[in-house]
Amino acid sequence: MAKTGVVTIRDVASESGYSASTVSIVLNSAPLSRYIPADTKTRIETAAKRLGYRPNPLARSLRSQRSNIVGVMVFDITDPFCTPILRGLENSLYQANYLSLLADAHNEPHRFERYLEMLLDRRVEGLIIIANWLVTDIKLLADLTERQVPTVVAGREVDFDLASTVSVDNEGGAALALEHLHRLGHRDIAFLRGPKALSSSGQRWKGIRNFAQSAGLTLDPKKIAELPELLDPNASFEAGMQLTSELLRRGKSFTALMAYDDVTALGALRALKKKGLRAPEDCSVIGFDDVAQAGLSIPSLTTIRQPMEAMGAMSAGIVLEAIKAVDLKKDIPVVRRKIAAELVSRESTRAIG
Amino acid sequence: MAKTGVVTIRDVASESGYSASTVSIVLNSAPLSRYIPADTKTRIETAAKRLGYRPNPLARSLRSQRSNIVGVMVFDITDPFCTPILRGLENSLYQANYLSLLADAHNEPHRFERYLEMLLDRRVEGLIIIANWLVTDIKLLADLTERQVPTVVAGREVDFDLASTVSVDNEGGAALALEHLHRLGHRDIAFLRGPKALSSSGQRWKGIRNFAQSAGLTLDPKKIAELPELLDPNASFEAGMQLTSELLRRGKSFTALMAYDDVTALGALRALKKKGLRAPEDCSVIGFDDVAQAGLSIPSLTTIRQPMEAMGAMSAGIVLEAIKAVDLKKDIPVVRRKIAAELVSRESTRAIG
DNA sequence: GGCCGCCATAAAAACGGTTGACGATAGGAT
DNA sequence: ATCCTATCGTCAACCGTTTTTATGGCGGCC
Repeated sequence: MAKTGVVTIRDVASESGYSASTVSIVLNSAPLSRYIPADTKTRIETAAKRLGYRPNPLARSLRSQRSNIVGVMVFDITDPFCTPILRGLENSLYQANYLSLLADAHNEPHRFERYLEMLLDRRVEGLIIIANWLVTDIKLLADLTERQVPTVVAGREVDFDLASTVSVDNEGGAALALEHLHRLGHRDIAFLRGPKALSSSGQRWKGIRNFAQSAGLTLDPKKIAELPELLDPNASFEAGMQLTSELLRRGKSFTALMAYDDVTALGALRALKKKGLRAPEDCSVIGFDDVAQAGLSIPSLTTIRQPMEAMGAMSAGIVLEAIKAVDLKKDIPVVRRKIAAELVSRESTRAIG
Repeated sequence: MAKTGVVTIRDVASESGYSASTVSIVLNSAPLSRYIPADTKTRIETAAKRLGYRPNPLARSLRSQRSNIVGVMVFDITDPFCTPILRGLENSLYQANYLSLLADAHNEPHRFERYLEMLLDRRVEGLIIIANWLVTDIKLLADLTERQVPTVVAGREVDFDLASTVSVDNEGGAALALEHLHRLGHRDIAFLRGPKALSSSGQRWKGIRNFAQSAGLTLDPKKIAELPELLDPNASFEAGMQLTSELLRRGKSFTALMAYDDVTALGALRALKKKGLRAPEDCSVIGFDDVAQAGLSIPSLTTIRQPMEAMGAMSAGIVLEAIKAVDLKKDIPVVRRKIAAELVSRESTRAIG
């Protein structure tokens, strides 16, 4: 054992009386270990245990080209949408003995790029991108899958056919929301659309239009406002508040309001309150996402739930599968999972009357 | 350039006509490079650039025993208290060219232990522990600083004199909160104390007692409830709600309520509402932390702000400093920073009357 | 008796860098 | 002349593994 106090494989070798190679073979149950008699194995194993040997992952990675690390790139970690996904991810990776290198891009393309390079340099075996908010084009990913690094984008779809995606069924979810309001008798509905730059925005809107058409509901353009492009997901609270105030000031009447997401909806609730309107008595409000604070607000927010933790777990699963494939020199499987959203009915919506 | 397509230092060496050693020395501006003439340097540098050489951090770490990685251990990433700290951390680490290995202990000691080992195995140069919620004794850390890994615990103090700590001044903050209520004229105040197992609980309580004494305020034990020990920080919403309902049911009268933290306070708000009481008209409510949702609730929550992002940045700074010290073979400096809390006055509190 | 397969282990060659110990040359001081 | 020191580089060892390729001995088969 060297002066550093760290036990190396050679220490185990000399302690057990075998060579380093044999120790390695035994401890890893390598193919060759099939020829090694049982008592040799136990001798080596007890020696290793006695010394408290822990293989150095750096050396191991260097040699075997496997880091047992995946990169996790987040676009904004302060987004409440992120953390449940991270939780789901982490859980699955932990089971599989992977660690995650976390990078927070702060919604800045340049930072994204730089982090991406750093992660690849570190030889991450896979990459998971939680793309909640604005993203420019993720073309940098090309460089990436070229290097045979399996990638999954969680949270939105992306037209880049080398990456897997896990996203919620925005269209269906939005339809669900509108259906809920419609079923409660609402016909005069205001909408706070998401910013155009977000693909989910268009999808949700499509779901709304589809349902409206099938239900014979007409959408009044005067009661439709669109969120500006914001860099900070938490800023949509302010935006939701202002747009709602605006609608109210313009004297538009509506009995329900459907917001792009929960934080926007909370902003709307606040605006209503300021105007002296009660939710849900005077106006029902529905959000989208079901972030943690949706359940804690007053009134608690009816919303469309994205199963974020499950999405995280699924993303991790896909990456781990792909890593296995790479291991076997097979092609990286690319999958696109779309998960159903679910209505969570709370206090902020009620039947008209 | 090998078949793998990855450029190694040897490729740069042959491309530039110098040896790998020289390339390494030049590219790292190692001490020896002071003898290398400028044009050699530029030749090597352009060769490196031409080939797109990127040193393999694994190999580098293995040799130089420096990973450029710090471990970040979180006790529960879904705690809204965590993410701003993470943001602060990440920002500082990014500047310093460090990446973070993220581990989420889920409040489970066993998981904490296992992750700790994994991180140390990976030769993290420093460790930052975000200890928001329950922690058993962190004695495992002993093993750690023994290994010369600088450690800072963010979010609470810990009686382990080898780790630095960054925490908020709980005592002062709590006094600030009570002073705020007192100044508004409140004398009948209910308290939802934190669970005893949390050290911050005791500190905040001490601040309350101190202020009460100096202001001649008597604390009615009948209006003091204590949160149970919960594993899930988000569960304190339920707890806050139930304890408040309980107090109300027991017919206790109070004009203000001070909660252990924001999520508890939100629970209290909900309980008041359910009982038909308005906040702040019938009862003022104050929280602690200033998590993101505090500003979004209705009424928005008056609270004591922990500067979490700054705490994260400070933690990172301390660790980076300590890493420098280790580099110079100096002792790891251990510091204890206590940051002042700040009153954030919003809608949920108002003068009595 | 030569060849082959089966065991049991070890030696050696990677993996991709860093680094301390030199070598060689030239100029300046002694 | 001799010694020292500064300059410019290279060699070879090393970091701690994994993995490929020996090295032998032994039994069986033609």
